[in-house]
Amino acid sequence: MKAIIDCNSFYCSCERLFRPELKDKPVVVLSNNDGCIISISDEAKKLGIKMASPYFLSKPVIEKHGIATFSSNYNLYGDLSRRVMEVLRTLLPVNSVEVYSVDEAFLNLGHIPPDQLVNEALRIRTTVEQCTGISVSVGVAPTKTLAKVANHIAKKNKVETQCVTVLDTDKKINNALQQTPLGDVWGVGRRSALKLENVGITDAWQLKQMPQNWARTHLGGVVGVRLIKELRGEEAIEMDEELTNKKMITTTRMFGQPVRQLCDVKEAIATYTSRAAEKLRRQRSSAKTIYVFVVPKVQRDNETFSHGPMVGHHISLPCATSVTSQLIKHALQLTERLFEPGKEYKKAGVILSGLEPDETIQGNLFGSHVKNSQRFLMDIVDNLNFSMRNDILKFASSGTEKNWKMRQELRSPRYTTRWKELREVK
DNA sequence: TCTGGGGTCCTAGGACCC
DNA sequence: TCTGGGGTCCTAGGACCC
Repeated sequence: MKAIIDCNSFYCSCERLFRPELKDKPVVVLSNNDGCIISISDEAKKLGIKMASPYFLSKPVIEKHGIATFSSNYNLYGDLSRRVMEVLRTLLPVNSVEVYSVDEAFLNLGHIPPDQLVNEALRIRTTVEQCTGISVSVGVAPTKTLAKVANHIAKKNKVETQCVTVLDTDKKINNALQQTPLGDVWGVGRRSALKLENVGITDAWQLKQMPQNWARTHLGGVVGVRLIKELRGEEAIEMDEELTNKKMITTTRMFGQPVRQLCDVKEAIATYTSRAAEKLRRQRSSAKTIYVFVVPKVQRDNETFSHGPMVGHHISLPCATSVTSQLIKHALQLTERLFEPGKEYKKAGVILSGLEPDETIQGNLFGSHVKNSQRFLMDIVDNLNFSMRNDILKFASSGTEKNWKMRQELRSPRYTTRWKELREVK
């Protein structure tokens, strides 16, 4: 059996941890740039706040009810996420925990006798809560996809389920699938849901009855087949326990306000490139391809929002590197090619791909024989930035003014990762 | 005025190889 | 005049996830 463990309103729970007076009070957390609402406590949900909705649309409701509102504080959430995962690892055999996202992990419960699954799930839930202060929900079922369904049900009825749902018989599984709308199935997005509704399928149980060949032609090929198998209880998505390195690394942000000057865009790109290069070195890899993109401001009608057309260029480096200065040099050349005077830009970003582990970088016959020669220097920069504070050392091209920087007006202190911002107890 | 950021996997099609 | 068959690798774009 597999389990998925999912933190309840994770970002809101993190904020509440250091603001106990907000327990049982409505709380929301905003995306970068204070643009969207990306975490909602149950109390705020009851007041009608919708997930991923724009902040400015909900502002009247937020003010009316005095909903506590925070900008996102990723230093805090990242640290608490790490703690939750560590507790899980202590509770389970080696290699039974697959960290799936910042607030979710799949667990392999193959070692638990069937009649003890409920107790084990409850034990995991309470231990995580005791050790970290973060409340979680647990869904248990024969496959990952069914475990996700179970988790949904646990979350929907927190009181009756005690945040734990185990689907261990066909009857329970079918019952659960019948009350699961298509869009709530893991792997069914808006597009597929629409397609399915057009042929008269509206819930997960009906989807389970579809022939695999139909899924192969109409539901994304092998992806669709896997989905149907998983719903039928056949394991088609396996556990992936080992820590795998990323295959691409992206850093992108909306600007705090639209930007018109080439120099501002270049500063932003240099800053994002530095950040991406740090991530790259942290997993001890180098990148062969660098892609830079910008998003010009678009005229919008009030009905729908769509991300503007992004325009980008990429270059392939003769030899993979993780040295910030080299990556910045190429990124800035790309930026100059992309920038059009007179236009306003809302967003920009850098994508590093073609990643290779540092030990196995392919040399280049015509290039310098010293691979990644400045790596040593970069290690020193990383260490200083890590131990002192972010960006105590940085490249001049990243700028100092940063008038493109994102808004984060409501961020809480980084209680657990900055000495200066430690919680004080009087 | 104000709508996130960072990923993954898959497929089709082109270029190229023997 | 005739122009195969089987394969790999790469990339762009689509769909999806949290």
